[in-house]
Amino acid sequence: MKRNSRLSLALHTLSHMAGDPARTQTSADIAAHAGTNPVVVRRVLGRLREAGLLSSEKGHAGGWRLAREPQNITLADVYLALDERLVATSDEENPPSCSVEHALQKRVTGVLQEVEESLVKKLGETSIADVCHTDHH
Amino acid sequence: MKRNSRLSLALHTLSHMAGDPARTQTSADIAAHAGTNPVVVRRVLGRLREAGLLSSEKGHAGGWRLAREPQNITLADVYLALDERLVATSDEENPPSCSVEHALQKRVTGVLQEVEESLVKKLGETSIADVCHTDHH
DNA sequence: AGTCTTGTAACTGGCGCAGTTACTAGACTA
DNA sequence: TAGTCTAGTAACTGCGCCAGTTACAAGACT
Repeated sequence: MKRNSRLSLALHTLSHMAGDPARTQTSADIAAHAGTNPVVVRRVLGRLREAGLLSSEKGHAGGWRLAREPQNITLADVYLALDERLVATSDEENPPSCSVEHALQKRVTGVLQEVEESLVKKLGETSIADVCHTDHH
Repeated sequence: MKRNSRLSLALHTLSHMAGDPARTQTSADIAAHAGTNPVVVRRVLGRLREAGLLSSEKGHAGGWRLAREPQNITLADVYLALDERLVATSDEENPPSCSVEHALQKRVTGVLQEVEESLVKKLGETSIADVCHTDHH
């Protein structure tokens, strides 16, 4: 895996779990499916748990389970849970040489933020259930 | 600068040049404006030149200039020129353990590609001229 | 010839992140 | 109680991407 690996892993795992929501899956199982490491899985899925998309339990017969119904988990939920912010810039420095430059800077970041919002909106239109059931169309 | 620095630099520079399209700017000038290095500027702007958005000339009084009118350069042109591909994944490996997993994998990447296309479409709706003139609205 | 510019190659350093190891903390089982 | 199975987490490694930098070649004007 290379680019957007966290988002890809999260989507893959959630879609997989949506196929059999009752069953709890261990991070080892998930890692084997995704071709990666249990610790990596727990790191990524931990974010999703914090966002209320998944629940996890320790101990014997523990593991991971969906905390909501698949149709109530949108791609936007996942995206925001992972704190990706693909488009928006994070500057926080740049002493603007002149006020004209400063205004331009603000306009550019403003446009990028609009694009980011548009992206999130688009992601909100698709649920995990949609991803899971797109096969027979 | 940190995230999306290339896109941010490109947009900033193009918008700046759109304000005075007749004037040629050296990479040193642009770098000073953007608070970065001339070589970095030439690297990023070189991509835009390959895409036909800018032209450059060597030698005395050389430099960079817009190759099109600002209203004919969209954010999508810039995005694609930089070969960003923010959303889409680049796998190219992953022996799919079973065919079900393979189908799921294809569905996830398919959805992400749709999102990517949607992003490009959205970017195509805004031109550099739009970015440049958003101040007095 | 001298100067100014782009174009590029090569190297460095930092940052992010997957991968790994090793451990702790719960939760169940026998 | 002891054993085991799990998540949770800290710490470290290694790789890849990229801005920054230095250095130099190539072209264009004076």
